[in-house]
Amino acid sequence: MAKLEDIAKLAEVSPTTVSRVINNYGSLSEKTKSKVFAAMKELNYQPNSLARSLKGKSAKIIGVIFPGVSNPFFGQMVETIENQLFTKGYRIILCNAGNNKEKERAYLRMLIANQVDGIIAGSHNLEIEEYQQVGLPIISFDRYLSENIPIVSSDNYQGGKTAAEILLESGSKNVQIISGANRPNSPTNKRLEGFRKTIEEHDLEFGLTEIKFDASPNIKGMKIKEVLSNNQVDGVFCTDDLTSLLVVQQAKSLGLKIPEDLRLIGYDGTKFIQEFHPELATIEQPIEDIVTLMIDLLLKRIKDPKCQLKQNYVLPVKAIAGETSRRISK
Amino acid sequence: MAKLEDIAKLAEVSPTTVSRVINNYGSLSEKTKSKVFAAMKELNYQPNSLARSLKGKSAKIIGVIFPGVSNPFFGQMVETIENQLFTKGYRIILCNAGNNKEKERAYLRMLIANQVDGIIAGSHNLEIEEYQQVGLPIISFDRYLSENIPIVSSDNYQGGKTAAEILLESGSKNVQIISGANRPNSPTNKRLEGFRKTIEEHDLEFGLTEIKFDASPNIKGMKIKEVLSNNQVDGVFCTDDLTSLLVVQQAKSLGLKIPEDLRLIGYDGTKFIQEFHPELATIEQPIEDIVTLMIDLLLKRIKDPKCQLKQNYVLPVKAIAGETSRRISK
DNA sequence: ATGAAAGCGCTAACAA
DNA sequence: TTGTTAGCGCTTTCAT
Repeated sequence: MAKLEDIAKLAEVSPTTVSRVINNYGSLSEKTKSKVFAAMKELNYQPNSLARSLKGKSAKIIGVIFPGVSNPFFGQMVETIENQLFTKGYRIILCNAGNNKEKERAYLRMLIANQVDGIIAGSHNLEIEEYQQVGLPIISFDRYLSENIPIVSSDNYQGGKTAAEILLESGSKNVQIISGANRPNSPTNKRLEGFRKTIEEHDLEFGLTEIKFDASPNIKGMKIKEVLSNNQVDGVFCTDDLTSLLVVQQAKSLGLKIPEDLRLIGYDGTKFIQEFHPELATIEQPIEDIVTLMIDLLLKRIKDPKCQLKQNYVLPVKAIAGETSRRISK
Repeated sequence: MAKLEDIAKLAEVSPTTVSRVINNYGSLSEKTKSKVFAAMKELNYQPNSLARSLKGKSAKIIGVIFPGVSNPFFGQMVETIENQLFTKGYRIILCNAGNNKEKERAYLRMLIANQVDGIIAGSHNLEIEEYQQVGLPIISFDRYLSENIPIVSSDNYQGGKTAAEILLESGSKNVQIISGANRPNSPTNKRLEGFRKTIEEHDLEFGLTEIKFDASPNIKGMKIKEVLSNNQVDGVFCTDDLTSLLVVQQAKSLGLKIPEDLRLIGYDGTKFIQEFHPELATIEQPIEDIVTLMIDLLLKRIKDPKCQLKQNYVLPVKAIAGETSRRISK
């Protein structure tokens, strides 16, 4: 692998000069420039970014921590992050933390050791004290991590309200919310609160079923079946679209017709769901905007580590109509 | 950020000694070790991996190039890669090449500059001459990239055969294959060949519909509708499961019942599809094994860059039964 | 068992 | 406009 010094020799200039043309810095004569460029071409030269970073230049790498990209929601989010960051000259180290605290900790340490410029985290392992003392710019998606780490999220509260309104509007009287287990401090609890508020305003009640986020789809399916068969449920709000898919499955196996017998609305509204399951009503999170904002905030912090940022940034959601929440005339 | 020298001062030893305890190298007294460890704890020390790599140590980073992780298949594959690599002490830089040659080229250059230890590539942009001259270990998933780059893939030929057999077995006479556009040199063409072989052995014919891989789902849906409505199709093999989902959609909108009027089988068999769409018959690629093999080969090449590897490694597929290919009694 | 010193490939004062 | 030189933080001979 050719190094800067080789170029210098071939072009018959000093290493400094080569460095200058690479970084387009200081004043160079055209002649020198072309000589150096020629040499670079000839040796197929690539500057060693490790050495540059060691000299204080940033490595232009962002650590991205999410539960896992096999989930279409996080897949789309990570893909969006990668795309936007690429155009700004950054690359990403992908960390699938799963539900594994140890792994997340290990990654955090590693990211520090690798001198990444910043971190975007949307993992589900809370209570990682390490986040407090990472001396690095961090932005979080939809999770509380630590005092001074800004959280960007969709308007969970409004999303919950809207979901409830749509179910009521569709003619449901006996509604149920199926959500991941309640996590203290997590903004996603607001989905539940918004939902509750609206239902109560209508003097109705609702059932709450919590299913651990990391339960297998089979387990989830079983619990859903229980809920659907034991109660007179005629409307369900799932706090994510994949769970909606399971509800559709179970409803079918129980002979419940959607939307005739049961109305259903989910949350997330990924491109995947909208394209491959347009029948599903859902609350769409503005992924593109969320990512844009997170990156914007992160780059601000990178430029100026002590710049003041708010703790919470909330972006509006959008209701996506779908056959599963169609109003039923009685 | 504390550095090695700070530890040395605090522990009252030389930088060399600290380095030795970090790398567990040479002979150290217990006393010295514990002093150094204590100092490391106290200063919350993380060795700077940039500096280490610069000194010849590998950075333990692998570049991973795929079309995009928002597709559940690539999502699962990338997640699996990340998981397995993590346990071996490697991290990944994620590159979503999309269908953008320029981006893929840029990433390739970047990965070289970043001194990654190797690359796993499964992108769809062929004819990237650059792959030939990357002086780095590379393993490819299911794509021909260059002469000496090993390709790992599922048994596409057998997969195509099995799909055809299942459709025939299910009672279909007028079958159709819906696939991404034919790419020269791509092993996935074998799916088509295997399918053709079996159909012809039964003295039947089949229709072929090619839809560009990167077409939007709406466009794809439109073409599928055409196919389903113009011909007397009663059996469809989609070379990926997402396209199957679209066929289900269109069949429904045309009033075609599956499997009564139309049998359907897909390809890929991700966990996502198996869990959330168990009704879909499909040919499952052994993602876990594919990844294990790719990583195994890659690490071999990393250890010994001139070790000889075969050009092709083919792993067996598995037919996943599903309601959509159920045999219909006439 | 420990330390001194050189150097990985690059950048950035400071000189000329 | 160009070159000399001193490190960035770490590893690793070679001494002691």
